[in-house]
Parts: sequence; C-alpha cells; structure tokens
Amino acid sequence: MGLADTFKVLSDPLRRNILVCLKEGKLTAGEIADKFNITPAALSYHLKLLKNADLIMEYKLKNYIYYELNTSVFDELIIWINQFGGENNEK
Amino acid sequence: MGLADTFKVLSDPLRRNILVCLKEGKLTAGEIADKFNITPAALSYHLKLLKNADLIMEYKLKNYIYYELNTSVFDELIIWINQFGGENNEK
DNA sequence: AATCTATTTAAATAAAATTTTAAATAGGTG
DNA sequence: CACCTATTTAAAATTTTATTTAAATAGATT
Repeated sequence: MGLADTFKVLSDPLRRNILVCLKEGKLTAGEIADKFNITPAALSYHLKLLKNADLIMEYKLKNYIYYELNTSVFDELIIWINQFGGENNEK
Repeated sequence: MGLADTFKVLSDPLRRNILVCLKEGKLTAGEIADKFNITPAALSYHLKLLKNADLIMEYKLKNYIYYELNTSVFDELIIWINQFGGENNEK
C-alpha cells in the first residue's frame, strides 16, 4: 500500500500480464488461470498481491470471484517517474 | 535489458533511492555507499543491476568510478503505464 | 617497487518471493 | 442434505534475490 508495493507488485511479468488482460474487462479467477499456465493456488497468491497493492478490485457473484482493474494507483507511479524529467512525455 | 528488467530493478527501494541521489549529479561508488548504510560489496551489486538495466552509466576517473543517471529508459515505462489510460497525466 | 585507497568479483550464507501440494471454505445444484 | 465447482489458505519445498566475507584488481602515492 504505497509506492514501494506498487513497484514490487509490478516487477513480476505474470502480474503485469494479468493487469493487461483485465484492460478488456472483468474476469473470474478461473478465466485468468486459463489464460496463463498456472495453478489456481499460485494465481490466487498473485491476485492477492495485486489486490493488496490496490491494482485490482474483487467482488463475488454466484460462486465466482470477479476481478477488475483499478488504475488509480498508476498516478503515484507516474509522479515518481516524472521527478527524473517528464518533458518528453507530452506526446 | 527491457521493460521486465526495468520494473525488476526499480522494485528495490535502495536502488530507487540511489537513482534519486543521482538526480543532483554524478557520484562515486564510495559517495553513494556513504549516503546509505551498506557495504561496498552490496552496493556494487546494486549498481551492477542498475547499470545492466541502463538506468545508470559509469566512467572511471583516477581510481574512482563515477555513476550518473540515464533517464532514457523511463520512456518505455511510461508507455507501458499509459496503456491503462494516461488521460489524467496531462498536468 | 611497496603500499594505500576505491571498487569489484566470487563464493557462501541468509532472506525473500514463488510454486506446489493438500486441505479448507463457501456458495450452487441435484 | 450430499455433492460439485470455484477459489482460497496453510505449510512445505523450491527458486530467486540480497548480503556478507574474503580475496582480487587497478590506479595513485610514497
């Protein structure tokens, strides 16, 4: 829950790819697991990290758990990066 | 040497702080080690990772090794982040 | 040349992150 | 209610990453 967690969570390629998948819309844990070659338990671990870092949100429906993107945390990240001179990011 | 390495390298707080230090200008390995409570060998390890990820450059002068920032790699990072909707980053 | 200073490299160790396996939970369905 | 499906949790095993310790390198100083 902070910049440090955001960077840490984004350092894993699988977790970044999960976020990319979720751009299209919400998915259940099972649907995400199908897209990647990973066991449900391992996926659950990554989803928990993403959720703790506020990069995704979850809600239950029937006996599924849906996950969806939460992009608001990226703002903090951009601010950190921009301290190194964000002049070239206009376009 | 790619987006994956950039994220991985930035996931460590010490390494991020080293980059922040280097905003002010170049520093020798020793000067950096003084700013943080870390042994020269451990620092050297982190500097190597930062260098491999193209986040810093080094050059030798006398028997010192100077390190300086290379911010160009951040562009790639911004592009990745902006796929999630960079509308709010105008200001 | 001998030695000192700054730094790196290598090997061993320690710590942290990830995966696996097995068991638990919780909500639908027959 | 007994059972199936989706998912999580917990503990152990594995893998990856970081630190320590000791030795090596390279250039400066005497």
